[in-house]
Amino acid sequence: MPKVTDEYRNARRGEIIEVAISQFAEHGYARTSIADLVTASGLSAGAIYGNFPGGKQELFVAAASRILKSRRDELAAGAGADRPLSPGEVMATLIRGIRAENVGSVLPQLWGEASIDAEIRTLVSAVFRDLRQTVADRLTEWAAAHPDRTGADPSAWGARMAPVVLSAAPGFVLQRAMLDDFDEVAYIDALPDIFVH
Amino acid sequence: MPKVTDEYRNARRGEIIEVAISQFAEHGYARTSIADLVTASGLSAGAIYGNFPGGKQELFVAAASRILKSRRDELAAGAGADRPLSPGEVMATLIRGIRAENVGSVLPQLWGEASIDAEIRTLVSAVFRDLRQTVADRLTEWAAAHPDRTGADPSAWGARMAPVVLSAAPGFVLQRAMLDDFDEVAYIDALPDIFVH
DNA sequence: GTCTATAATAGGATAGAC
DNA sequence: GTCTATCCTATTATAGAC
Repeated sequence: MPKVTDEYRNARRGEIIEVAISQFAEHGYARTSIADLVTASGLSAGAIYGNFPGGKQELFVAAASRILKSRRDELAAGAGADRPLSPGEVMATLIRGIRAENVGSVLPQLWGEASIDAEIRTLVSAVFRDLRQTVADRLTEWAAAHPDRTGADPSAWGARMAPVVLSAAPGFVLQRAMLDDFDEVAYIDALPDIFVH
Repeated sequence: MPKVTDEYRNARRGEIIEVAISQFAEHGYARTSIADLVTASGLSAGAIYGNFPGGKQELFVAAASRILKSRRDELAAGAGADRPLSPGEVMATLIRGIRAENVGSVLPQLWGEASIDAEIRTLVSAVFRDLRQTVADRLTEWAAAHPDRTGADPSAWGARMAPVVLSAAPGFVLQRAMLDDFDEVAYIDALPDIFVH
C-alpha cells in the first residue's frame, strides 16, 4: 500500500501550492503562467500537471482552499472566551488573525474570481457562511448578556447583525490593498468603539 | 472644427463601454475576449481598437471609470440633509444607491484587478478616498451633535471611524455576490442599529 | 514521478481596403 | 472610422524518454 507515496505526493502538492500562492500574490492569478510557476518552483511543467491534472484552475482552487482553511481553523481556535466579547472586539480578534497571515492581495483576487467561477464561489461562500455563523454566535452570546441594548431575542439579534459586523473583515482587507495610507492598527483599535458596546 | 465628430466619437465609445460592462459582468473580464465584444456589439475589431487604442485594458479602465463615476456623483448628491445622520443611516443611504445601480459582479472583479494593476488601483483608490472622506465628514457632523457618545474632538472621531463604517459597502457588495441567501433589505435595515447611535 | 521538447490553440493586435 | 482578413505572440497542455 502506498503510504509513503501518499505522504510524498501531498508534500509535493503542498510545495507547489506554496509557490503558487506566492506568485499569485505577487503578480496576480491571471498574469501568472505555468512557466512562471516552473521557474519559481524549480520543477517542470510535467511535475505540475502530474500533481494538478486540472492545470492552473485546479491550482488556484487548491491555493484558495489552503488560505481559506487557515481562516476557518483560526476561527475555531478563537472560540470560548469566558466573558462575551462585544461586536467590535469579536471583529478585532478575527482581523488580527487575518492581518498576521500575510496572504497579501490574494483575497481580493479570489473574490473577483469567485464572482465569475462557480467552483471558486462555492469555496468562498462556504467560508463566508462559516464566518457569518461564528460571528452570529458570538453576537448572540453578547446580546444575551446585554438585553438592554439588544432586545428580547439574542439569537435573532445576532443573526441580524452578523452580516454587517462581518463586513469589517473584507473592508479591512480591501482598504489595506487599495490605500497606501491605510492605518491597520487604527482600524482595529476603532472597531470596539464604532459598533454598539 | 470637429464638433460633430467629437460627439459621434463619444457616443461610439459610450456604446462600446456599455457592451463591455455587460459582458464583463456576465462572463468576467478575463474570460471576455475582444471577439466576444465584437459579437455582442455588432461592431468590428477595427472599430474597437480605433476607439480604444489601448485595447482590452483601456476598455476595462474606461468601464471602471464609468461605474465608479456614478458612485461619486451619487455621493455628492446625497449631501446636505438638515439633521445629521447617524453612522448607520449614512451607510444605509450610500448602500441603497449601490444597490439601485446593478453593476452585478463587476465591482469585486474590479477590486481583484486593482490589487494587481497599478493603473486600476489608482482609479479605485481615488474613489475609496473620496468615499472615506465623505463618510468622515458626515460622521464628524453627527459627532459634533453627540459629544457624549463621541468625545471632545468630532473631527478626529469622524476620521478614526470612517474606515470601519465605510467597510459596510464592500461587505454588502461581496456578500450579495457570494451568498445565495443574502438578504439585502435586512442588511440595510440592520445598519442603523449596529453602529453607535 | 519528473524531465525536455513540442504540439496546439487562443486571443490580442494590426494592415490595408473601403 | 470601420471592416475583413490575418499575423504573431503567449500560454496551456501533452508526448515520450528516463
